Amino acid sequence: MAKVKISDVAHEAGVSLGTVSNALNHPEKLRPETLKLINETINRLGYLPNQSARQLAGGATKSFGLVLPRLDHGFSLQIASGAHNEARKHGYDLLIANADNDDILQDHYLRYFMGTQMSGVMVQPMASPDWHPAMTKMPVPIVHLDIHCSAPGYYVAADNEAQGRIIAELAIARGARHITVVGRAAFMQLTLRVLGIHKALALHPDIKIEVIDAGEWNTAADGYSIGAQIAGRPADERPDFVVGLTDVLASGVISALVDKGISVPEQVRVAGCDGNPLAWSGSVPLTTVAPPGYEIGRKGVQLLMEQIENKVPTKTKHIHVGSAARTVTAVTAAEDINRQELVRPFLLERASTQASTQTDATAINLGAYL
Amino acid sequence: MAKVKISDVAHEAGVSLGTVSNALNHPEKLRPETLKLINETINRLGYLPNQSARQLAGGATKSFGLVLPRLDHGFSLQIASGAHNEARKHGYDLLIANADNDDILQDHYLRYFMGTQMSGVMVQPMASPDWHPAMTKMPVPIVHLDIHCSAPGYYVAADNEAQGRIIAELAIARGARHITVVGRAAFMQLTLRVLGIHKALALHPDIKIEVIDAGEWNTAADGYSIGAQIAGRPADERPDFVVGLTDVLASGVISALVDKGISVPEQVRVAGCDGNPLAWSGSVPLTTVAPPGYEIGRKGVQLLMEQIENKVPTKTKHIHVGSAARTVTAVTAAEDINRQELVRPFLLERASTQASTQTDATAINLGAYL
DNA sequence: GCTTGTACTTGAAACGCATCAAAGGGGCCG
DNA sequence: CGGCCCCTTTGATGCGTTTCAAGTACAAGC
Repeated sequence: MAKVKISDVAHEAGVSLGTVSNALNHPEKLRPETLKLINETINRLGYLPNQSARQLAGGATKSFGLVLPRLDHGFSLQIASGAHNEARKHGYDLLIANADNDDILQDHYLRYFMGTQMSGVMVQPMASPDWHPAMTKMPVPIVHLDIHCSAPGYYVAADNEAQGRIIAELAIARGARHITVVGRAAFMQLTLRVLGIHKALALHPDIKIEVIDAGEWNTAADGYSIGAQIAGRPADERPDFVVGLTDVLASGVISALVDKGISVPEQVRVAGCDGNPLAWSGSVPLTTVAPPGYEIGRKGVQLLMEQIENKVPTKTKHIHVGSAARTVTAVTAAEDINRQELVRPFLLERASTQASTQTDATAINLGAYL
Repeated sequence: MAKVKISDVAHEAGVSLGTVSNALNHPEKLRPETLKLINETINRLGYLPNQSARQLAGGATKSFGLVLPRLDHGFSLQIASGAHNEARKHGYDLLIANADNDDILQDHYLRYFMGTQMSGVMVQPMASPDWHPAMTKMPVPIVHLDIHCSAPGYYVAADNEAQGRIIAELAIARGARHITVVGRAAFMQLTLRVLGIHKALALHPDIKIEVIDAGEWNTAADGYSIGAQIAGRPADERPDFVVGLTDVLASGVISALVDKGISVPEQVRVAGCDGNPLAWSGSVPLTTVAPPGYEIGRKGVQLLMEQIENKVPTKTKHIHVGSAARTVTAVTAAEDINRQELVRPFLLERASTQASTQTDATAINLGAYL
C-alpha cells in the first residue's frame, strides 16, 4: 500500500533513477533489454508515476481542461465530445469540470485547471459576455466557447445569426407565405437567431412574419399553448410555417396543432431552431438547425493547439558557470494573437427516431413535420 | 506572462514564503492585517498557486476523479450530478474524464487520476464485471459504480432486480392479466431486470407473461416493429401491459400501437424500465422505473469519504535527531474493508413533458400511457 | 596501445509549495 | 528590570519527478 516511487523501481531494477525516468519518457534512448527490465519491474511493483511531480518537474502535461456550465445540456455535451476527440487526436487528455451554473464554481475550476499546469483550458462561460477579462492574461492558453463578445482573446462561437438565416431560407424554399416565430429571445443567442431570420426575410417583403413571445423558459408547455392559439385562428390568419426558437417549443407547438386537428406538415410546417440531439432519443423527428457543438469543441482544441505551437513558452535553462549553477530565464515573446472563429450551424433533419448524438453530420432526410 | 510564484508574492509583500503559504492554507494563523496585505498582493500580482507543487508537497488535494464510459448517456450524467453535489458538500472538487467506451482510455484516465494524488477515484466501468482486480489494490480510495460483480472492493450499484420487480408489481396493481416484456437482455443489467419481473410474477401464476426479443440495440425502431406485431394479433392474444426494457423501446411500441389504432393506455398499457430523463425533454410522458443514477453518484462519494476518514493514511513525519533530519514513516495499517451498496431504483412517473434532469425525486402523477 | 567516437547510463539540481521546529516580539507578572 | 508565556512569522527541508551535463564502457581506427 505504501506508494511505490521511481527510486524504488530504480533500486529494484538495479539501474539509476534517471534511467527509469527515461524508460517512461524517452524509451528510444534505452537499450531494449534495459527498457524491458525496467518495464517488468514497473509492472511487478505496480508503480504509478506521480503526476504532480511530473508536472512540477517537467512543465505542462499533455492535457486540457474544460469547464462546462452544466452537464445535462446536449449542447455542452456535444462540445465535450468534439473537444475530447480532437484532444485525443493530438495525444492530449481532456478533463471536464462541471460548474453547475455557478459563477464562483466556474472561476474556481478555471483557476484549478490553470494551476494544474494544464496545457490549455477551455470554458463555456455562462455569465456576462465580457466575462472576467483578467482571465485572458493568464499564463495558460485559454479558449472561450459559445460566447458572444468581442473581447480580446481566443474564442469560438456558433454563428447564431446564420442559424436564423438558414431556417428562414428553408422556409422560403418550402414556399412559406406566413412565418411565425415562437419563443422568447431571452439570451443573446436567441436574439441573434431572430435577427438572422429577419435579415433573411428582408429580401422577401411579400412574406409575412410575426414573432410570438413564449413563457419565460421556452418550455414545451409554452409551445403547446401558443400552438393552440395558432390552431384557433381562422385558416387565412394561420401561418403556414412555424419556427420554434427552441426544439421543445417546436414540439409543443406540434402537439397542440395535431391535437386541435391541424395536420402537420400538410397545413402547417414546423421547424425547430436549436438542434439538441440528446433531447430526441425516442422522440419525434423534427427538422431543426443545430448549433455545431461538436465542431465548436473541435475548433476550441485546435485553437488551443495553435497557441501551444505558436508561443514558444517561457522556458528556463540551466547554465553552469564554473561550478555554480546559474538559472537563466529565456522568454520568447509570445505574439499577442487574438483569434476568433465563428462556426456555421447546419441543418439537422431527422427522419428516424434514432438520434445520433455523436457527430454533427448533416442528415439527408427531412423530418416528418416539414 | 512569466508565472508568479509564491516567493514573488512573499518578496513583494515583504513577508516570508511560509507566511504566504499560511495565508493560503491556514488563514486563521495570521494576523488579520498580514492576511489582508498578502491577499492584496496576491490579487495584484495575479498569483495562482501551482496545484502540482501543492499536491506534491502537501499530499492529496481535496478532489475526486470520476471516469465515465460516455457523457451522452443520461444515466452517467445523473451519476456525475449526484457525485458532484455530494463532493461539493464535503468541499471536494470533482473532475470528470470521458473514457469514450474504450477500455484502454478508461484505464488511462484511471491511472492518471491515481497518479494525480486525487483523494479518491470513481469509475463506472464498462467492460467485464470483474474488471481489473488489480485496481482494487491501489493506494487511492476507489469506488466502482453501476457494476455487477462480487469482486472485493467498494462499489455501489443499482438494484436491477428490484427495478424489474417494481415494474412487475406496478403491472399487477394495474390489474394486468397478460404482460409482454419487450427487449433484448443484452447486458447484465437488463438480464437482472427480466429476472426481477419473473420473480415478482412467480407469485401470480394466473398472470400470463411473455418476453419478446428485440433487435440487437433495443432501438425505437425495434420497439415499433414489435408494437406492430402486437397490434396485429387477435384481441384476446394481445397483452394488456407491455414493458419496454428500454424507454426508447417502449416509446417505439407506443407509436406502433397508436398508429395501428390500438388505444394506449385504454386497451394496452405501456411502461418503460430504464428511466432516462434526458431522453425526455420535449418527448412524450412515459412511466418508467429509473435506476437511481443521482443516488449512485452520491453514495459513491460517500463511500469515498468513508474510506478517507477510516484509513489513517500513510504519513511521513520528520524527526530531528541531533542536527541530522531523519525521516520516519509511520504507517497505520488500513483495515481492509469491503463495502458494497445496492441502491433501490424508484418509479418515475411523468405527466408533464417538462423533464427535470436534476434530481431523482419521484414524480407524483402517472404518465399518459399507463 | 592509444585516441576518438558512439551508445548508454548516472546523479545532482531544480520544479513550487506545505510543513513545522525554531526564532522573534510583545505583554504580563514578580 | 528580568523571566515567562503566548502569538506570529521565519526558512530550511523534502515531496517525486525531469532534465542534462558528466561519466562509463566498449568498439573502431590508426
